[in-house]
Amino acid sequence: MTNSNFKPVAEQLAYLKKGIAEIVPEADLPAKLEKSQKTGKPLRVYLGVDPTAPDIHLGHTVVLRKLKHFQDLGHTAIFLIGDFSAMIGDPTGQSETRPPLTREQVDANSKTYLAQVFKLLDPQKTEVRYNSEWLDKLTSYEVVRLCGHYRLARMLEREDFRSRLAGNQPISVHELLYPLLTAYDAVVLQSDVEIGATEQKFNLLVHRDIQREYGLASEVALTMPILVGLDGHRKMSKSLGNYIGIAEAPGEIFGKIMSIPDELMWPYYELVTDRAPQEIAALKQEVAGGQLHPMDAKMRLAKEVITGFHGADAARKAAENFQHVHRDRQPPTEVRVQKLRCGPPTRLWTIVRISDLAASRSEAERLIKQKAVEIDGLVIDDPRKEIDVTKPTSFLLRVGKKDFVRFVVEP
RNA sequence: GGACGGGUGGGUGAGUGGCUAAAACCAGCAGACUGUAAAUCUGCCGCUCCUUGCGGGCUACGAAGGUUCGAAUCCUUCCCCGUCCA
Repeated sequence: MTNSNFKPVAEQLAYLKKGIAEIVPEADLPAKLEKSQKTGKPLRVYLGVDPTAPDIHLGHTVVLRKLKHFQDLGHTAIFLIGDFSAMIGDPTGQSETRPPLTREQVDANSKTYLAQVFKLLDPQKTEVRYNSEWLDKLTSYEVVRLCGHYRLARMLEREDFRSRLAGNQPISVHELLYPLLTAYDAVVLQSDVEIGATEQKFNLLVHRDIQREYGLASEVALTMPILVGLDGHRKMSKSLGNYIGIAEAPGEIFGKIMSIPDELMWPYYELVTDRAPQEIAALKQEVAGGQLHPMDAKMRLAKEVITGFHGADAARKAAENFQHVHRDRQPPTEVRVQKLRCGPPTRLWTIVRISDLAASRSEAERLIKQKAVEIDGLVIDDPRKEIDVTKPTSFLLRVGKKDFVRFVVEP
């Protein structure tokens, strides 16, 4: 990478600043860019992710996108898998100690992460690291020394610890080690910039301090806003169930995006699409002025998100299907098909249960009574209604607004 | 190690012998209304069986035993959490 490959610093900054929450310290980023510009050396930029769940969701892509922006500009993107730190568990935002993950869980999750991450990042240009590479090898002596570089009072300043302490909630000692051990990552990687969500700010600041203690230049901490989940209030997370997994089917993603509150569109446009800030402002203007229906604006958003992960074709299909089902109130063109053996007539609740659209028979019965179940377009509210499966036939089951299964009865 | 307080359904949190599958709130699900948006309103919200009835059975208030016709509620032991003292 030579000098000439880098764009002017001002241009780089403008590109990097989209959607950002905070840069600490503000002046260091231009300074580091300046330096890299002069020396021709790309910045080392990293994002650390703990593989705590098997899927990456849209919330994760916010920081991932920022890493990609650096990669786009020719800097070195490091994707750090916290396979060691995941076993400790990040105390950030936790109101209680979490049970640690096992090695097996972490390994399995790490594997699925990479495939998903490379839907965004360029695999050729990404440096993938695992922090077990060095953390596994630290001796007790080195860990003790590391701990010696930080003060308890500062550690306890952080919100999550403070509130747990105040609320008489347990805090395990190993949780205090999390920011220190991940700081060691920053030391090993010799990073110039680290990206994290705003809730990671405390950790990132510790990383800076520890790098300095180890005689390195402190990295720039660059934080991104938290993506709000589908409910419109709380952060997107798997455990809250308000997330969009990037490996989900296009139709699912489309439906989920359409269900977010309108106001949420704008942060989504900003944080999970490639649209330039001016374009987003223009869209917003159009919606406010009534030239563009909010629903149409949201459909565009859905299409753009899906295009990024599944391609334009899939996005178009998902949009068509959505309109078909929801605007025209028609069953989708592609419905899951479930085979059924011929037998004596079966009660409706059984059918609903085996369709797996209800978690238990009780739930199936409830749904039926609440008029949420149709067969071939007819609402049936008697759970005991006999369904004739004595001869080969086929019928379409609908549960709730959006779930369909076509049953095919075979001899 | 000692003294004291606490562990209830996905969450918060009432309940201190039967009326309690367990208040209330939140979350969740369904219906209505819509733009499958949000907000709002209504209903549901352990599992299961059928003869669908304010029906039967099973499981559930940290764990295991015990007292009692009957326990989330009383007793014993154990486990876990916190506070104060050392």
